[in-house]
Order: sequence, then structure tokens, then C-alpha cells
Amino acid sequence: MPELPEVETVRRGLEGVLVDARFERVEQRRPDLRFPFPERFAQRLTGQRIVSLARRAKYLLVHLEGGEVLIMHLGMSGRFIISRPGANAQKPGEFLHEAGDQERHDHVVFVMSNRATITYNDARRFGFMALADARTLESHKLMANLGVEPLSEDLSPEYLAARCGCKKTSLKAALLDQRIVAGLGNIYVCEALHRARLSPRGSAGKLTLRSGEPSTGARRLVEQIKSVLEDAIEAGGSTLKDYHAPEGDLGYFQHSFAVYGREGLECLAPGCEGTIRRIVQGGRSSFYCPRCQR
DNA sequence: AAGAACTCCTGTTGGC
DNA sequence: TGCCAACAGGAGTTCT
Repeated sequence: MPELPEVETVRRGLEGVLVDARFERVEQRRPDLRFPFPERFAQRLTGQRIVSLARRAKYLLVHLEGGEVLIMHLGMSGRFIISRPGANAQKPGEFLHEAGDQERHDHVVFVMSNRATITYNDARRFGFMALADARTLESHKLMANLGVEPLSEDLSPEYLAARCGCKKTSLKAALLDQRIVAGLGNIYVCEALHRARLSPRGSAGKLTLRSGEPSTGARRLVEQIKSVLEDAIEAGGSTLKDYHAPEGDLGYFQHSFAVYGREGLECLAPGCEGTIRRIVQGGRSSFYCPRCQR
């Protein structure tokens, strides 16, 4: 589910309860998520103090005092629920059915030294957790092939043109490729392409001029990738289905979608009177306006 | 060897 | 109301 803005929102929500606290008890309720948990997962975390909580692409990176890093990916449906003693006190018998239904997918429970409890819930189990040595984190197989962070200076028109220039694939597929730009997903690729007035069906190679310079489209695209991600983070991410930030706050960027999920509705670009279409690329929906996105 | 198709899993939604 | 197919924010693996 979560793309970069949602993961960043989760990171901010967890930072306050995690950093400087210790894992007092870790309850791993099944042997695997998408992949098996690391060997002795709970034992390796228990007693460790958390030094910092970072994000790389769609990964959360929990730096531990002992030199290991807990790497977590939320997949499509992963979420964290923070609870503190005394908060959300429920009357006996109230909401028991709903609580039980949700608990079915509570796969890991972290009990912290500050009394906060953080529960990882993931219905589809496409998420996963791994442990890595902090000294070699960059070369860990999950990190090694990631492309640039879209909100850093590393994502420039020159970089994007260089990485896409030789590609035969579509612009949509190139932007979803985490080895080129790390952290974009289906929603924000659709939205960034619309803001940049580029069709998802266009070829990635067109971002590069014959001279090797970035095209004007490439310059617009880089600018709009950054702006859509910044706007979404500002809004606390997007809430679809029942996703929410760890403290239960709902993001509201979904109200700002110009194309995603808007098939058949009017294009919101000023002066454009096109109609949003949905096509399938690589088995996934692309929403775009055939009139203003070329 | 790039690019597309397939795969994992469960829940929700929309059409009949 | 019920049933069933289509679809969902990801990405590693397997094909062509």
C-alpha cells in the first residue's frame, strides 16, 4: 500500500515512541511474512535501545545500539498501531468483534520500555522484516540496487535522462522501477506524470534528447515528482481503504488526486476538458488524461 | 539481458 | 441478498 509519502508519515509517527526506547519484549506470531523472519529475530531485538529511525525509499530503518539495523517494508497492506497504557481504554465487551477481526493479522508486537506497544498488522503479508549490520547496510541486498531518493538533489533531470535514455520501456514502467528512482509507486507516478503533462504510455527514452541532454519533459517530470511527494507528505500521505498513520491520524492527500481513481471524470488541469482514462500497464492501472498528457 | 508476465496473500467492491 | 470476478498502495522470480 504505502509509497514514499505514507512511509515517511509512518516514520514520523513512530519516531517519538521508538527513539531512545528499548525493546522490552518482542512477540513474533508467525514464522514468516513475505519472507521468513531473520534467525532469532525476537532475541536479537530484545533489550536493544533504538538510536534512530530513518527511511530509505519505502523501507523503514531502525538503527539499534548494538550495531544492527532492523529493516522493515510494509508491502501493500502493512501498518503499525501504537497503543499506550490508559489510552483508548475500552469498556468491557465493547468492540470485541472488530478487535478480534483485526488481531487476526497482528503479526508482530513490540513492547517498548516506555510502555508503548507497537503492533505490526499486515493482512496480505507482502511486507517483511530483516536485520542487517549497520556498517554494511548500503551493500545489503535490499539496499544495494536502489536508485536515488526522489526528494534529494540526486534526482536531477540529467540523472533521469541518463538512466532512461537507453530504455525501450514505457515512462510508467521506468518510474516504477525502484533501481532508477526509489520510493515512487503507482499513485504518485500517475499523479507526477499528470502534473508534468506526460503520457504514461510514452517511451522512457524520450526523456533524453539526441544530444544526451534531458528533454523539457524530463525537467518538468523531475520537478513534478518532487512537488507531488512534498505535497503528499505535507498532507500526511494518502488514506485509502483503512490505512492510517500509527497514531490513527488519517492522511488526506487522496482528496488531491488529479487522476488516480478518477476514470471517466473530467481532467482537472486548468483549461483542459479531457476525460480521465484508465489503462493497464504491466498488470497495473494507469490513470491519465489523453488530452493534456502527451 | 532487458522487459514483460507471473506470483505471493487477503479483503473489498461492483456487477449480475 | 448472494455469488463471483476484478482489483488493490509492491516487488522478487521466472519466462521470452
